[in-house]
Amino acid sequence: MENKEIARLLSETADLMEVAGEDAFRIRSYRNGAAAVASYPERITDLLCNPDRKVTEIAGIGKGLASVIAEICQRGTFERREQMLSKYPASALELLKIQGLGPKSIALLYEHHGVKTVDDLERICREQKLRELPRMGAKLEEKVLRSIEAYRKTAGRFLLSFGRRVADELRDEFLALPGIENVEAAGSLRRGRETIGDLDLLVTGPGSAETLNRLVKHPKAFETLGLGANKASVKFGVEHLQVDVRALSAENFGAALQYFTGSKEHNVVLRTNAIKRGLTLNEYGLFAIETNERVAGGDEEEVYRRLGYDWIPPELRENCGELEAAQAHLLPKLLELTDIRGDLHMHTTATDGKASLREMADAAAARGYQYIAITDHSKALAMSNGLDEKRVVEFAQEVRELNRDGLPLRIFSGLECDILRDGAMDIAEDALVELDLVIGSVHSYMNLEPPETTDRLLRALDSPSLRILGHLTGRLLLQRESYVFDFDRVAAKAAERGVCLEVNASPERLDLPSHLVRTAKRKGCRFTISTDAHRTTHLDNMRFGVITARRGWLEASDVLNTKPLAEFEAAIKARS
DNA sequence: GCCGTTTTCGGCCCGACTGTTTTCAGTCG
Repeated sequence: MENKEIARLLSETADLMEVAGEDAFRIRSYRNGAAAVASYPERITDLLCNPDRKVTEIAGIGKGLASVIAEICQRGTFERREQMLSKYPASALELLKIQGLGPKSIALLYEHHGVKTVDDLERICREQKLRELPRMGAKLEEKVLRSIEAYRKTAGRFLLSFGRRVADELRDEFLALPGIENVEAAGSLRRGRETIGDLDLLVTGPGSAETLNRLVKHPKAFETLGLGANKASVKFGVEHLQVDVRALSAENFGAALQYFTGSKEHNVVLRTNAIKRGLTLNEYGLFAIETNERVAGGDEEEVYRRLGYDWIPPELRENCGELEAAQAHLLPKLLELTDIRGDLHMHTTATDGKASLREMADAAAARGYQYIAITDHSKALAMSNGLDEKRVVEFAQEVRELNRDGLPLRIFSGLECDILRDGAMDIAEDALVELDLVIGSVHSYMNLEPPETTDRLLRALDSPSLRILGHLTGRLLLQRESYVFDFDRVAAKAAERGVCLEVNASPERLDLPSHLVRTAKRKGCRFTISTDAHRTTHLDNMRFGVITARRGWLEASDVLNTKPLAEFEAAIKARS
């Protein structure tokens, strides 16, 4: 039983308890417990087997949840969960995802009309039976029907890169209006999560109220969800991204930015600590509880300082140790985009890229890089016209000659070499040694049994020429899950062999995921951050890779392609 | 259900908006 699975059972039960109208604080404890279990670095099942340890060591797990967890590990479920499932069907969990309906309404709908599924809900709305229930009406029926449609369309998540584009577009439009001082995106976009659910824009300045009208009248705003004095909310673009704009006074800006950046878990801890200091924190500022005197709010840094914390970079605000580190002045000095001195993963027209080697080199030089590695595909990826041994050797020779040619930057000859099903490299070792830099990537057989995938990756790490493992989990955001393997073992061996793990900056990959970046760093791994560019404009995706690395707590010294040319070259030539 | 250098009982984060009411519950973020 994996920690994640235990956490899922706890959190689903919490949802059902909410529908059942149980005590809100008990529900919160279940949710806290689920989060604690999910983020716990060791396997809970191992903990249970060890007579010297107790599950109650974990903060947020007391006697009650400890016995629940023991029961889960023993028989895969637990009594209260079964109780809940006898009252409400598991499909009610899906109904909670429909906007406009909360646990109370779902319970009511189930009791009066037997609504169990999203399909049931849709039927009840179409038959205009929802409006018969207390405090519900025709408008809610319409809203729920729209929510169902939206839910089915996308399940409500968008790539970080898409959110960034919309945020930048609206920011530029708002800043062009008179009396606008500041436009800032908050929420999961500011934290740099790999996908976002909505977009929160904060606006200050005497003209800020006008931005609300502009938003609801925006040609791309096809539906207004709300318009008040301080907040407007629309579905934006054909993609139906929910955009919330909040008009604020400048004196609240820091507090609001802090508040709406989240995460929720981070803010809960912050507010709890505020109370311990006799202070209360909301989106308007930090106030003394007794006197109601305002002690901070205009500036985010000041809010943190008054609460006893160093300012915390938004990417770290997930309540995963950053608050404790900020109190102890031990936050890492996170990597910056400007630290990156080269891009080490890109394709050209030699395989499936859209630009020539020369065009990619010029585009990289224009971005201020000192060096790049060209890493086209190997022959196993036949549809991309991957390189065989002969072409690999020729390519290495070509790059050696080019570098004598007075190029605008140094080019390293590389290859994104397929890791075959059995873990062997797609290209023979005597050809690989001609290259400066070999990335090993999996592009096939992604549904093997986990132990087989683990062995495959471990064997690949034995290849003497391998320098980097590319997009290691294979996930495609909103499309395909990671393949399953023993990440800890692979990361440990990569660290031992001196093979870097790639943070692939392509917005639909962002692979390694940030939580695994952090795990791997703890195991002693080093990293590269690269765009996997297939055309020159893709080089600009580096920012998303850097954000992902920052969310994994990386500093410049953890990342190989922050090194100046000479140092970098020495590092990739050193064979372990 | 968890937690505790004020507490083993009594707290537990907070405000805006909506739709339905005629003073507010539910939902959302």
